[in-house]
Amino acid sequence: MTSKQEFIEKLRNSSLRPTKQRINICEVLFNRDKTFHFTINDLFNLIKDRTADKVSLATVYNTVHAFHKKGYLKEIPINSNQTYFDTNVTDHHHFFDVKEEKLIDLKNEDVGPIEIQKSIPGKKIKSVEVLVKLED
Amino acid sequence: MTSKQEFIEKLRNSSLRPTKQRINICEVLFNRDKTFHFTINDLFNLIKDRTADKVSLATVYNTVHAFHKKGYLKEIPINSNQTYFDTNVTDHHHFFDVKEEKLIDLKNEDVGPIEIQKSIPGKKIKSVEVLVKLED
DNA sequence: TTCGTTGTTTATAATTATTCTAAAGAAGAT
DNA sequence: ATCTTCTTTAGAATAATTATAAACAACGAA
Ligand SMILES: [Mn+2]
Ligand SMILES: [Mn+2]
Ligand SMILES: [Zn+2]
Ligand SMILES: [Zn+2]
Repeated sequence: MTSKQEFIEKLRNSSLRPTKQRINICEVLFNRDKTFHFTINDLFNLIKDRTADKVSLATVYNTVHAFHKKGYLKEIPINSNQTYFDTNVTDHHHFFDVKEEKLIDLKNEDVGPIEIQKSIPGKKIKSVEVLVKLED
Repeated sequence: MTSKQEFIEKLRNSSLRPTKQRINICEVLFNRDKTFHFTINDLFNLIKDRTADKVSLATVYNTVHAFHKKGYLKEIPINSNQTYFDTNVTDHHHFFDVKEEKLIDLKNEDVGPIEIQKSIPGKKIKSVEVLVKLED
């Protein structure tokens, strides 16, 4: 449980002004035990439910991108028409439940180390991530 | 090198009528040595260059989806605004050159076997694919 | 071959996610 | 309080994709 005050500090430390919209979004995103996977629309709806204060869709886009740029959110490439975001910003692996369209984090030890045996001249590896698709 | 006649048969066997548009697209997609990674727009432009016959964008979309449904093309989830397709329809791993926005196939032996240690009740694994992002 | 059926192509409109714009509003500094 | 800069917002714009419906082409049966 992170307090409003801590979010304000976090925002200030990131040179992002602590507006009530941003604090609201922080509370939805970061006051959680588990990793949260979401689309912009998911988030927009959660915020609408949460409080009477309405936050515009444009602000949700702006804020998510600001947080992404600061490294507080990760973008996840999934076959879909919508972009997914993830509050777990470390390099990590996923289950993707194809039917439910839901992401589930895998711990590194659930997958084990992966050694890439091939290299491309002039390029280096930035990340290695596994996507495990699940069906019924 | 596959002949026009063979594409016609392939289409017939798939209950797709061998129209000149579809044959044209087959020739662009499948007359290749190596795996081909492309977006709809890439393909549309290649076809424009190739012959005087113009194929409409709608037909390119229709045909790619028809081929995808028949299992002749694979969709690749990459962070981007455009969907990528792949003529290599097996489960396989990729390099993604982030700067060039280009996909490169990895052979299974370039990565090695991956054992997933976690399971979700009622779900089984459909595929396991690795995405290795490359930077300069 | 002609005809009727069904599948296909195409131009165009519609949809959807996302980004842009520009004006009004809020935060921070002085 | 005032000024500056950043932020929010409604609404317009963009871009990828999908839907529509009319013209057209492939096919099989007569
Ligand atoms: Mn995750
Ligand atoms: Mn590939
Ligand atoms: Zn972003
Ligand atoms: Zn498809």
